[in-house]
Amino acid sequence: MLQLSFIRENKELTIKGLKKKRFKNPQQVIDELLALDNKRRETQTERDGVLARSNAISKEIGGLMKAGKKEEAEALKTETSTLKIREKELTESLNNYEKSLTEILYQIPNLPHESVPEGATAEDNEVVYESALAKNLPQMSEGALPHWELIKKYDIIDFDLGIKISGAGFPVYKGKGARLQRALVNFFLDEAVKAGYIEIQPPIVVNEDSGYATGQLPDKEGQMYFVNADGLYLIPTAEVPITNLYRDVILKEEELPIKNVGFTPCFRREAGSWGAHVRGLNRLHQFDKVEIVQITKPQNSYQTHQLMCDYVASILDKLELPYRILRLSGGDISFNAALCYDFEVYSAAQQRWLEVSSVSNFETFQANRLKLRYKDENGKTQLLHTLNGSALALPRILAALLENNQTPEGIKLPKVIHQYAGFETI
RNA sequence: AGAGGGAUGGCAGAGCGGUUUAAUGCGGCGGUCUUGAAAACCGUUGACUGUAACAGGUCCGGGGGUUCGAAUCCCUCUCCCUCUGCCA
Repeated sequence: MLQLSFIRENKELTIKGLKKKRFKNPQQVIDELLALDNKRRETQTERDGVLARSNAISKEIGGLMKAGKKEEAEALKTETSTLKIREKELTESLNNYEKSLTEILYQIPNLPHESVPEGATAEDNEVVYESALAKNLPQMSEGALPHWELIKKYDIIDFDLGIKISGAGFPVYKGKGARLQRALVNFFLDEAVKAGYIEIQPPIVVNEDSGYATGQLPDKEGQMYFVNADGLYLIPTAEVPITNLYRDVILKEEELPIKNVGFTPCFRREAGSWGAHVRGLNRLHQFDKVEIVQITKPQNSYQTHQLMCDYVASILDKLELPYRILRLSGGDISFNAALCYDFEVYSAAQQRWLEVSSVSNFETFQANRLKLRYKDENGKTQLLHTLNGSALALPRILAALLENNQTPEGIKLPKVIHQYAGFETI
């Protein structure tokens, strides 16, 4: 959520940013917002005055009662009744203004960083980096299979069993498939710990407050599984519980930056997002992901963003996968992010790029809802910047590993995984 | 799941209808003293809103009510603790 004070002081900048994000009617929405804000402040000033008067009278009555001057006290009481009525009216309209303001603010996306390219769709994303392997994309030999065939051939992932016990999009990993998943998770976690991230095992259900603080609620309510009896949401990503560890927290400067990594299953209803390109492991209701989260001082966040991207790139290099990095355009970037780089791995058999990671800087957008702040060197309380990225999501990595490494002799795993998996070939 | 108790500033903890502008202690910060440190002493120490700056206003788990006046009384929700039960 953007800060009202920022919008008030940077109106034109805000509108310009919203246009880049392809937000409709920015001028009109911001005008409306600021008009409401003015009314809110006028109302609050008046109400504060009424309350100040009431407080003074109450004190006076207290003194008179003590002194035994009952009649004078009674006389003052009559004045407060008028004040009380006015106060009630003002409080009610103040609440209404605040409610409307919050509703509008909830609908306004984060402003894009200046480096975000203009554009409406994924077509306008900018390729900023291609790995060495990506410059010579692997060509599959005759008879190469997509992963959804390979998993059957080697009996390592079973979608039909998943359908039987849960439903579509809940695969069952078996044998070497299960062991490879476990190996990849351990590899990702160990690498992150080596890079200085503190490992976190958070709950995988969260309450409503957490959903609001990281921005899943109120908009994306339908995207999360909901446990009705207890009012809990299954997390769509570890970002939600890990970032919420720092909700309503004022950190000390020396505690920064916060670097956390967590492995969790992720649950997504993906309502209405199924189509031709989501076969097999490309889109699931439940999948595993290792997520990195950082919290930094405002002045450091873009440098940190770059370091996080370098980190993700290093993992993909170690996995020997061809990948490229995209800088998302204003229209394609997520609601919350100021800057987002997508990592895509090339799937040779599908002849497609698969998104395996997004590394985003949210600046103060999440921190504002989280009330996540720190005391700066002048003792002032300031919002922090939050960042996160997948490092990495399992299914599409698995798909690419299977497809790109298939040979007549089986699927040859990259070297770094041998120790972790306990085998070299599937 | 049943019965009972509780939720107050970074922490501990008093206050139970009107100098609460929330006591006191610990911790933090600054100072005096000291070659330096410790100890002692003195001072200082929350968030939000608002203002050009003051002022003013809000916040004692959340929400609602009673009252001229609520941390304090009432209702309600949430969470925590103790005992009993169940259980990986």
